[in-house]
Amino acid sequence: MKMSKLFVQTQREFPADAEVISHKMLARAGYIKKLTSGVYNYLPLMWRVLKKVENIVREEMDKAGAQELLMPFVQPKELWEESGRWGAYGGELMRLKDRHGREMCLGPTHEEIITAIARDGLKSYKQLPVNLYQIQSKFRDERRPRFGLLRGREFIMKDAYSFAASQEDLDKEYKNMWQAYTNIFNRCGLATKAVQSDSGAIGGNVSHEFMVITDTDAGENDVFYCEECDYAANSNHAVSNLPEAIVDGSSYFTKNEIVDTPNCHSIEELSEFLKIPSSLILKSLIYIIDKEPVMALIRADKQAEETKLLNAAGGIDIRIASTAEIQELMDNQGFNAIPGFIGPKGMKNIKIITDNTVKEMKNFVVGINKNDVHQVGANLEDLGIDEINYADIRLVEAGEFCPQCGKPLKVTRGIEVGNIFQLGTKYSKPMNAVYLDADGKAKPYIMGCYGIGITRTAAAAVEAHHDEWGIKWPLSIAPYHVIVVPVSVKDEQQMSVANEIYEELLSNGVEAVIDDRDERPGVKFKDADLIGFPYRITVGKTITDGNVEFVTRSTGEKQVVKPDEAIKMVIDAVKNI
RNA sequence: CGGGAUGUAGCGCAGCUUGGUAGCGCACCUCGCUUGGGACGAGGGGGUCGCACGUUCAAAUCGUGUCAUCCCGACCA
Repeated sequence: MKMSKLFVQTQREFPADAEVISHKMLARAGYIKKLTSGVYNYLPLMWRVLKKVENIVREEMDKAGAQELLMPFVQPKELWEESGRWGAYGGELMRLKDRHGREMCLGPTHEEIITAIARDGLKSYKQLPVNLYQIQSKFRDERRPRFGLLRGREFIMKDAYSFAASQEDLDKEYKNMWQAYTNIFNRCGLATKAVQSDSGAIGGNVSHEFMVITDTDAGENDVFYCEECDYAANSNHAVSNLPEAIVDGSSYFTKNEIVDTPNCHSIEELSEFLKIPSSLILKSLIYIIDKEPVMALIRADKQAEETKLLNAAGGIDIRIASTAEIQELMDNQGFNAIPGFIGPKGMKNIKIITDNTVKEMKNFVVGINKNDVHQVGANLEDLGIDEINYADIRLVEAGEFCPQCGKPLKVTRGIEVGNIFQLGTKYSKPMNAVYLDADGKAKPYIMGCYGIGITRTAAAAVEAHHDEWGIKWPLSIAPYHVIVVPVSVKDEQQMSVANEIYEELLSNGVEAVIDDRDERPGVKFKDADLIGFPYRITVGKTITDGNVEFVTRSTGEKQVVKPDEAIKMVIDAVKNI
């Protein structure tokens, strides 16, 4: 490709609306162009990158025995009603009507469709197990798209679905996909960590997320991991043991009584006023789960983890209650108390979820739905809760102890580029997707699903590989392998050597660009660095001695070599991708 | 969905307070000059000032509404 003809427009400045580095770089280097919020044009350079990621995914999936197909982007409401998700999926599902008023949606994922395909085509246990996948655009109407390709509304995803006749076969396929994913991300030049995670709206039991570990804002997930053993989990799933699990306030409070705590609206104010550690306070939080108020009780020095709480409550939608909603709840319960003084005592007809750590709290401090007082030296049994529902709803913190080996946990941030789920019969059962087993009985498939964000993987690669001058693509997913730069296109010797090198590279299957623009060398070098060609061969003044310059983008290393050597280095590198 | 901000050429921005023929830098076109890290000179093309309504002799500028975009929060693959 001649640089003069390549469809790309690099910018001198970063776009004003980009926040994270991958978005800034890809926009400035001319890879992407935003069409509307969370929706991007993939320009020719970007498309080459995406196709390379796709091909790596495709090769590894095929090697792992999966079969590719392609399902429609537009899906009918009926199938989503069969699975029960038309009502459950929420605003992220982009719904639309056709001219006849039939309701449809844009596919955010394809469990319903693939399950419908399977039940028509997989009638016998002899056909199982099977793994089917596609690579396709998805649409999820995010409330707040951000971070460019890392969290778009429309994005490209590889989604695979496995069907098995036994849990053993599902386990086998799960491990098989785990290995395929490890291979895929390695080949894309990304170091990933597989972490345990919550299975969220897609549902199921066992799941892992593949995280690219990053210390930037682009990493939206907190990952807790252990350096001593293999434990690693998303914050929405992590568990830990506390260093000081048992807390007892008996040294502060000689009896169980109600004391004045004027204007102590916050945990800090209360612990300061009573001169006690905040771990001796029982915190009562009000959440709205599926439109109903739910009270969460937790040790006040710890935070509630909303996903865990949601799962413990068995709901599908959670948010913290507003001050007005808390007010309304208090009114309904016949209390007059503002946040800070709320507690479980005397609450009627409300679900109360109590964190496990509260079991170990003795003689603590708690609000009693009365302003400017708290009960001290209290114990849970004093509070008259009808039924105590214990669950782990606590957000793990770094330094707490690993549940597997007891060593302190570390925390880091991660970009989720892939996930694997064991779905079980979550979709096959409601959709009556069954096969005939050897015993002649109809049984639902035991399913798994496995996703990889293609666009997110590409963006994560930029997050992981860049410097102040631009992108440093791994050779395996770079849009082109090398750029040949004649310093002056008017210098006949430089031009002819550059052309020879370029032609020789092309004829050896190397994806090369020649910068034939009549620009000053600074412009060409800046563009080459920004776009991120893994290798650059500069044909300039050293050509009079028969030499060219060979530059490796990832390391910045510059070597003065003969043209043949430069060509060989590139060909060898490309062979080893 | 709550809070905050911004919409002026492909990109980055000024002009708005105090209404009076729409500007700058980059990019783009032509000519000259230059050629190892985003040169320089001269000339040129490109904008319904997000949209609508209103106030006014006159609106990028003032008012109302609306749409879009971004940030913080909430939410979530």
